[in-house]
Amino acid sequence: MNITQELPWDNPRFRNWVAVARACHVLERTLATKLAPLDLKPAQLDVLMNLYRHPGMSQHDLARKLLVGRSNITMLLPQLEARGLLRREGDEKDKRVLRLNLTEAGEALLMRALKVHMALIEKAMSQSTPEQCDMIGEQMRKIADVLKEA
Amino acid sequence: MNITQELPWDNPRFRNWVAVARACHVLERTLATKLAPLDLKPAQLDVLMNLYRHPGMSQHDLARKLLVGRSNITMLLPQLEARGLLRREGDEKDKRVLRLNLTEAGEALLMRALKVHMALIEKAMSQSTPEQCDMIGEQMRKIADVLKEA
DNA sequence: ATCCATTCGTTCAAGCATGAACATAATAGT
DNA sequence: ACTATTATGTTCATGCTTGAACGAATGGAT
Repeated sequence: MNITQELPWDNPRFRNWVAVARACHVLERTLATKLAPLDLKPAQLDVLMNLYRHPGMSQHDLARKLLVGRSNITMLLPQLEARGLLRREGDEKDKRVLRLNLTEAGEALLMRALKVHMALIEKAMSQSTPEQCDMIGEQMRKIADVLKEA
Repeated sequence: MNITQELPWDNPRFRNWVAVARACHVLERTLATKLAPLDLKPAQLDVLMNLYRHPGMSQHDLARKLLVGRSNITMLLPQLEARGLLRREGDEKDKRVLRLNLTEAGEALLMRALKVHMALIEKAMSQSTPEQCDMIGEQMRKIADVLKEA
């Protein structure tokens, strides 16, 4: 081991990952402000998106998809349910689980929010060629996989 | 405009960005747990890193670097100062600003935390070739730039 | 049948981040 | 010099997220 350990800032992998994290952070913040007129937070949009794609999901499944704790979902859903954006219905077979479904209003709001989200992502990713874009996605999926095992 | 508007999930840019966001999220959470033995949060590590690279920074500059509000810095620093990891000293010329510097202890803890951080990033980014890695960093810097203007 | 472990959802306290409102200091305009 | 504007940092209330502890329901082992 060297006396003067290599500083991370000289390491391309470090510098490049920092760029990834910053880009994520900036896009998240930007999305939050652009979503404000719809009275939606990014986390809430994530909920609506997942319920649209996976109707009848349980809260536990949703938490795992979103990479958050179960209690987070418990705190998050009542607001959306009170706004009439989704329904929570007890499962017949397993009385522990609550099945989640979007309402019409939820779907409608989701579609409006998706336009905002898509526009932002288009703006960001249109800087890359389709090949670069796909490569980035591929590498990122690998990263998520290898880290989930850690 | 089409009757059935294109769903984002069919759009490569959307899918690939989602992968980026997920990878970021997973790495952040993993870093948090790996940093727990040092009693450091990722946000606190970001502070130490920036002070190491830019000694004498003001709180405002630090907030801008970290992409957070100034009040966040105000809430964050006293803990680190109380632990003797950094000093806050009033500027002679401009009595509004506080100059921030790491202490010896702060630097020592930073070096230990950087080993953890680097190991994690190595694990993640070593899945990509150096060329892919650089390309990813380049694209992400472009994204951060174009979004900051929005 | 009866435990035992597991799973699902909830509650609660704690820690973070945010934005608005504020106080103080510096700067520019006149 | 005097005022108005801007810049820096703080305070405070609010909301989000987490993790631990809990209750209820399920499933499996004997």
